[in-house]
Amino acid sequence: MPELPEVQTTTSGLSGVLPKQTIKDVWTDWPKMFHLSQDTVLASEITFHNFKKALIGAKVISVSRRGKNIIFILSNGYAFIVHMRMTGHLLYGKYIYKNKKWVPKEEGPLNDPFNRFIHVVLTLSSGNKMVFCDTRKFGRFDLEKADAIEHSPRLSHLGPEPLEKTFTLKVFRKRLTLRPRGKIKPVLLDQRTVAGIGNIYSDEMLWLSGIHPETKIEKLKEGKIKELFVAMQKVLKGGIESGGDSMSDYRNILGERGKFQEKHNAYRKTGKKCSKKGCDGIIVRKMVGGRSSHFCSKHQKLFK
DNA sequence: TGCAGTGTTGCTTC
DNA sequence: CGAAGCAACACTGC
Repeated sequence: MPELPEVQTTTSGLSGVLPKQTIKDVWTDWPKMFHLSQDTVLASEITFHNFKKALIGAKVISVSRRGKNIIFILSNGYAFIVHMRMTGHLLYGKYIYKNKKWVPKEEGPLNDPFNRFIHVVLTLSSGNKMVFCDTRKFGRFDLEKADAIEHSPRLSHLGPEPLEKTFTLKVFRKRLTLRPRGKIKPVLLDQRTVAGIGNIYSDEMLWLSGIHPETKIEKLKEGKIKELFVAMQKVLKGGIESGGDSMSDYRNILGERGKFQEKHNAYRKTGKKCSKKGCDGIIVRKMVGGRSSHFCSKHQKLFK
């Protein structure tokens, strides 16, 4: 899923229901997903056992987002971080374990074919479950000490939050100059530049600001940096307002789809006419930095 | 049957 | 040192 708008949608949902609840149990069928900070030696079953021990009996204090990570602060001094990677999503509701499978107790959007990929279940004091569903099993749970959370290797390298008030054009310009000879698309995907941007939203913000994904940072005109800065915030806010992007696996915590996929101008629009007003270009697809990029070959010109 | 894929990391090469 | 390419992770769907 999971770029900033999807992770924000999930975080907002969970922060409305989890705080003040106690974690009663933790279940998994894939212990490799769990990691303890500093731990590189323990077998996955032992790691999971210790992870579970730290969570059971603790109360959730808060749920927040940093980049594409969701941070759960607990009452006992621990915290854990969830990263959904490519296909993960977190759900919340009533589930029962039947015939070695987790199934929603009631009718509704939680009844989804993706349920066969449920790999983690937290039981909460309300009787509801927080469920982690992840087709490709790339997602991860990291246990940390709450007071050292910002030093976690999951978070410490992250660039600024693009929707915070302190993220100014000046800050953005400075971040970009960390890699002056890099191409703009891979630099945007680098979480050290700005936290939370992924393949869908980077294509959309480059389309909106009229920048070719292979433009070198040092070749970006000052005006274009500003256009990209404005487009970045507009596109990310648009994603949040749409409830995220469900072109693929993403669902909100109630199992509902977001709508941003209906608003794409570039991402997976290969062969379509460019929808920019007055532009008659065609959207093309090209691998840039190992990821597929979608852009208009007419209004997103490459300046060398 | 083959390959791309919303992400990240680590290794290698230039 | 930095940029770029690639493999690995694991699995589905086209």
